[in-house]
Amino acid sequence: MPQFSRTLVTTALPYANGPVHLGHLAGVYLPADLYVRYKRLKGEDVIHIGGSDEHGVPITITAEKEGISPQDVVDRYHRMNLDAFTKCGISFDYYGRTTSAVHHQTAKDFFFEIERKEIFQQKTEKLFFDAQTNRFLSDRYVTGICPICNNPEANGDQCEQCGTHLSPLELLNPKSKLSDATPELRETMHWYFPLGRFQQQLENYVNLHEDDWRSNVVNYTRTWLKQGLNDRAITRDLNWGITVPLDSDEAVGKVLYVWFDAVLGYISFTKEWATQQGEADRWKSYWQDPACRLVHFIGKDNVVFHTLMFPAILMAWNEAPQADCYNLADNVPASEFMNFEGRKFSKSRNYAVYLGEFLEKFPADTLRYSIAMNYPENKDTDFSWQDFQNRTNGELADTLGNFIKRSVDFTNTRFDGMVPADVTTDEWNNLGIDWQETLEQLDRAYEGFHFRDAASLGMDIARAANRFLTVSEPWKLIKVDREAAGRTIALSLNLCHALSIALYPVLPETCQRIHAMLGFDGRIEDLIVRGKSLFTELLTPVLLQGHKLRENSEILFTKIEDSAIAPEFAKINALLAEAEKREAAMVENRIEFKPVISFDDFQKIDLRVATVIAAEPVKKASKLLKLQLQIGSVTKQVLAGIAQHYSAEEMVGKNVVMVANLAERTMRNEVSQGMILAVEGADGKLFIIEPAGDEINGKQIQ
RNA sequence: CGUGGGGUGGAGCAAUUGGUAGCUCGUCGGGCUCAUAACCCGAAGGUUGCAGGUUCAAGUCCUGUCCCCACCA
Repeated sequence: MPQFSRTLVTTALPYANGPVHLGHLAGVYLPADLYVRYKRLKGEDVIHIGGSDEHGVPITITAEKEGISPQDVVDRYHRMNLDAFTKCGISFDYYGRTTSAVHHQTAKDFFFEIERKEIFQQKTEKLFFDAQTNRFLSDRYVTGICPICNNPEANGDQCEQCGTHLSPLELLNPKSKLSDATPELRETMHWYFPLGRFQQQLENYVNLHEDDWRSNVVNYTRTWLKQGLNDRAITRDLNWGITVPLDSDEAVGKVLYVWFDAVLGYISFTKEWATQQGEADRWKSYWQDPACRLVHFIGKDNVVFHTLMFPAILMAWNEAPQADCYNLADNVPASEFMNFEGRKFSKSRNYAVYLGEFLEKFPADTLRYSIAMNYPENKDTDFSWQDFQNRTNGELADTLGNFIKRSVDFTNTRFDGMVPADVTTDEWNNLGIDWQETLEQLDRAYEGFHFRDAASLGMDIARAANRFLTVSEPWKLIKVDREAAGRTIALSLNLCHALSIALYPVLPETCQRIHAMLGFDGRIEDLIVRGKSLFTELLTPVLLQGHKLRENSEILFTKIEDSAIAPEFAKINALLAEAEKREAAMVENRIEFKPVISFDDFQKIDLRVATVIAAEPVKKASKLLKLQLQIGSVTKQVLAGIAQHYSAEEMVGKNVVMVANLAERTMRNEVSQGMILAVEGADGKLFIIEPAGDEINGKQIQ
């Protein structure tokens, strides 16, 4: 295990085509922030780099739909997401955008370098092109009939109904999702990155980390490696993105594919950060000094981009290096997903709670706590309003907030707002809390990315603190032994201080308020000293006798009334009802085949071409026509429920398809000796099957 | 079909390499009154999806089976 002296934390770049929701926060940004804040408080050198992913097709489509430019789209969502993150206390050291000049240059540098080494391959292939919108269509923008199950709405990459993986070329009757037009095949040339070239290196890389990476990360990655790595296109035909930095004609109209572009943003933004710090070269000490630990926080959907593709890009750069080599990620703590009220968050269905929206209603720390306690570390978890209310009221307000307040209030009313005594180390160590052990547990929790543990460790202290205060009963004690009461309250106050440190990564704003309530002026962050851990303050009492608290106490967490979350339930129900309706409509459109029958079964049906020789309405039966059918030399009478669609007169002379061996049945006192075939169109309109041909009367249909 | 992840007291979750099945909430009973009707103590409640197997010992390992969920921007 190498000893790192610095840490570079990156978070997946949110796509600037929509607002981030709680699922993103839970899987990526909050855990990263907890980790980074923890390390900062420990006095370590750590930076958190993130930013907006601002290229790609969907953005251009949004722009077109709204009649604005792609730049307008990304401007909007970049600002919106950065604002939401800031409100949530996600403390980026730098939050960049892939549209920046520095990033474009970085990406081009990488392209150039890999092109120079002749690693890329150029391939020409036929892709669907939508002439109406003038775009080449990526797989998921093509829809058509699934060749396997006939689902009419199969996607170009996969049929949702039968799960088959498809190529767009396999679809029957392909349509562009952008315009409904039938796309044409056109030749186009693209640069490909030969991932397979790095197969062995990548396998070694993963093997090296099989013990310290999460099993889900290793598994996802190995699944890919087992299948063998294919060439991957790194360019696309598009006019929004980073142009291929070559002068040749073939580079015209090509941009770098987002998967190549976006991950390099981590590097670009670190450069921008360094420049902003006034030390333009400092980014190198994070990317190119092996003493720096690189950690990518992502969701599980992003694993292979960070364990295979990005490393492969860096390996390509590092090969026969002319410049300094890049570090590969030391860890990739990919989260599972957080669901919302039992279902997946879904941007397209608008089934989501957006971060900015949430923070307009409830304080950031309540969200941070709830989400930290439900961090999807090993498996998918669930965010529910009920759970959020319970945790906020029962844990944050009742357990934590109330403890702080009762300690401070008691001091203010009985001890003039001053810490009444010094606390000895013995007393501090006899609270039933093993501080040394707590410190180690906190360290294991944060360093191992176990954020639920980290948050509950803090709350455990609050619970122990309540226990201590209730059991020592200073309100009784003060009547007989003021000094003894003072000692217990001094302990309580020091517990408050300990809580403000221990919970700081999870509840930065709240802890700052505790800090202030305890009579400290500055910011907690201002106490940070490089190389010295603030958490060691847990080991000894910090508040000394005579320390003056701020005069007034405050309620740290307002309880969430049922009425405050009731509208959220209403909203969900409305959304679900809407989704259900849509899904019901889908089911209706879906073609459900009857169970398979054998050929022999089919042969049992005697289908004949019959000619209508006479027709008349049936009395008291508005839907029935009585037909006399000629089948060769035989005449049969059939009652057909077509009176509302065909008149008796127009039926005469028609050829129809008849089931000739159907058991007889009597309706309205008339015998029906078979049935004729018809198909029901929209609105229940019937169309008779009319076989056309010469001399086919009486012939069997098969 | 395939691959991956799951099924633990009413709910949500924990259980390092197999070794007394824990926690939070809820329920019930009690205590306290400093505090946000809060806090503290106690109790009830699980044959760990089902069926086999390995073992001195299985939630944990093996086999089979049933059910749930996710699956490439």
